[in-house]
Amino acid sequence: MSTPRGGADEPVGAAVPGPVDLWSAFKRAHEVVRARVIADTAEAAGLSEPDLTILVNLGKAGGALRQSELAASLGWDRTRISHQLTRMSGRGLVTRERAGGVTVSLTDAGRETITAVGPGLDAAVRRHFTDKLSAQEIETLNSLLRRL
Amino acid sequence: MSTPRGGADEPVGAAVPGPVDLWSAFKRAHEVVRARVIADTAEAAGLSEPDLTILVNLGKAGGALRQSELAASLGWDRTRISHQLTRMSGRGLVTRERAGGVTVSLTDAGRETITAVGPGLDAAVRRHFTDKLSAQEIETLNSLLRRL
DNA sequence: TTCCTAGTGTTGAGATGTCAACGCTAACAG
DNA sequence: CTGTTAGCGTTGACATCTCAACACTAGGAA
Repeated sequence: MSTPRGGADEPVGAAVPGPVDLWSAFKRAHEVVRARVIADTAEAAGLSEPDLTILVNLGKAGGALRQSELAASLGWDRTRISHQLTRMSGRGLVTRERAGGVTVSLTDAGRETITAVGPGLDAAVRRHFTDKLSAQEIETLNSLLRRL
Repeated sequence: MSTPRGGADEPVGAAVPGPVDLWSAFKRAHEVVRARVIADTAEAAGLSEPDLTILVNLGKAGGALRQSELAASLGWDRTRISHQLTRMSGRGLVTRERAGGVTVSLTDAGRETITAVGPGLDAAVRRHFTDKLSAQEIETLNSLLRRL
């Protein structure tokens, strides 16, 4: 076990959390916010989180993207995108067409879904995340996250 | 970046990131740090991330815990813990014994593993996370994360 | 042409996470 | 004793993620 320490001569008292504790809190917060946002948006619309992620990105791009660009914009692996799109095309949310590479397009159902869910997503993120932070904290957080 | 000022409603210009952008940055940062820490610790020891999480928590508790307490301390679902422990006991990292509830204990192999990995985990979290933040930011982050 | 290489996508297997349904035990009421 | 209820854990089915292996295409080089 490592001694819980703060600096060099910190007297016991405030129980300064170590790096691993901060990291655990980070993971916890991520998980809690994620679960709440998804429950209020994706699940409420009969979608999974990856479903929603794909639909949002296709929507932002106008409804169609090369599969490799979709993967790159999300930082996802080729095989992950492939499996996910196979499932989603089975559910009628997207279609795939060969054209040099593969072009992924929203179906009408997919487009309706993302149109319906979009505003709720923004509201849910505010409700479960940014509304709980001060302007000062948002500023600090924004700068710090981009450094990682 | 541009002026860290919002006042009221900026017209189009994309100066101030919206809630969803901050949330995306949060998810990205989480994913990046997680991948790096795990690559330097769990994977280097032949463990998965959940393996490491369980071992660390058992270690902190002295080597044994009621299964339900383990689940509660991690915020995990009952079935998730159950499946995970089934796999880990198959790998010889933990044992389970019925005693009112179920008590989970580290095996010798599990104890050696966590002893070997522990210091590296602390170092990896510092290297990929807290060392990149100022004391001020750590303070803010700590307070903000616990509120979520 | 034939071969090599890089980029792209798919597939199958194994690990992990989630959900619903089930079984077991203890505590308690009738 | 019988039935009920709640807590705890397991199981099976399915979705998701990762890894390794494979297939297809396009663009040159021989």
